[in-house]
Amino acid sequence: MQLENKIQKTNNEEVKLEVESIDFFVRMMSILGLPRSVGEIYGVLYFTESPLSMDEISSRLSISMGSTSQGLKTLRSLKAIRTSYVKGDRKDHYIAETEFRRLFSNFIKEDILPHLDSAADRISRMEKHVKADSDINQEFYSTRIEKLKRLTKAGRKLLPALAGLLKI
Amino acid sequence: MQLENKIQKTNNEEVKLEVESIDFFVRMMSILGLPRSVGEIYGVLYFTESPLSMDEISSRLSISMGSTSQGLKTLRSLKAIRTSYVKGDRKDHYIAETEFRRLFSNFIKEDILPHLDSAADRISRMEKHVKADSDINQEFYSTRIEKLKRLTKAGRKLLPALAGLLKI
DNA sequence: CAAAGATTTCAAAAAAAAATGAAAATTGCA
DNA sequence: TGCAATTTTCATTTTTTTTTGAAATCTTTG
Repeated sequence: MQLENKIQKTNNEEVKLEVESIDFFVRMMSILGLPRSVGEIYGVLYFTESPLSMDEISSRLSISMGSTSQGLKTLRSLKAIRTSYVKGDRKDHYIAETEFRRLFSNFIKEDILPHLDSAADRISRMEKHVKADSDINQEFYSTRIEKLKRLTKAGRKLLPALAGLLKI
Repeated sequence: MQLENKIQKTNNEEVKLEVESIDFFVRMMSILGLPRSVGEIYGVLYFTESPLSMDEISSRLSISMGSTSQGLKTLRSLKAIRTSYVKGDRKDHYIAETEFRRLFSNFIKEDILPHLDSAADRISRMEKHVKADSDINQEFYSTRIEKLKRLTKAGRKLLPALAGLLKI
């Protein structure tokens, strides 16, 4: 471990900033349904200039290596962080990716759109059941199914467009 | 309890449709972070023509009255259902509100925008900490804070607009 | 290529979220 | 108003999710 890395954040204001940052991203990630540890890790990285290794993150947050590893994996899959080579150190180092536009686009692609695909299957099964049932008010059921179709179609169009509108 | 209400869904296709509907809305609500029971209740109501009472919902889903009451409360607050008077029956009866546009708009207003408000406070505290700390790279920290501001501003604009775009 | 270091995996523990059910509160009818 | 029906509340239980920590795996370099 290199000397710089041993230097703790002792500066009071810097510590307070980090706390606010962690708080901010923990809440934000939890809106997106991501676990606390993921928000904590991103919160630390967001206001850190030099790349941090896994055990630095783990010890700053006092969370286990297991959690840290899982959290970094999630963040990597969302492309919310990237690894950065630090010469003379064998550990991987991470820095935050701060283009939120891309970040949301990845989240939508990875965590939302797959649901819309299975929704489409489910709707077509619904249609079969409605058509197969002569005892029911076809009009009513068909209208409701039509609404679901429009909803998923709109989702499929709007969600990816949403990330594009984020001029950040 | 009136006679009609005792008539169970015995029709096979109608039962299958209900199962698919519940499945659909359970998943959809869970994307929005709402509990399973809320999705189940809306799923039953979505494909039901005549208003259902709380105990009809509870027994169709085999969930407790407590859960049903909580779930209906949530759905009411999102304006995803409304009560409907049924003459000669003292119980409240519910039907699904199917204008998804309004539904999402309420969800955003109720469950998302409040977070953006507290985010704004947190960001202004961050700014204070950065300004109070002469030892740090002001440039770097200010840029990051600026990004957060733009993010919350964009969220505040885009999210309500999103519901408006839903022509459903 | 061995072994020390770094990371990942995963069963078990802990924590958080949701459901239950019974008691309390509310409602509306006689 | 009083009472029975309905609904809500909330402490407890159950279920689900997340974290831990130790073992297994993978990596680097001496």
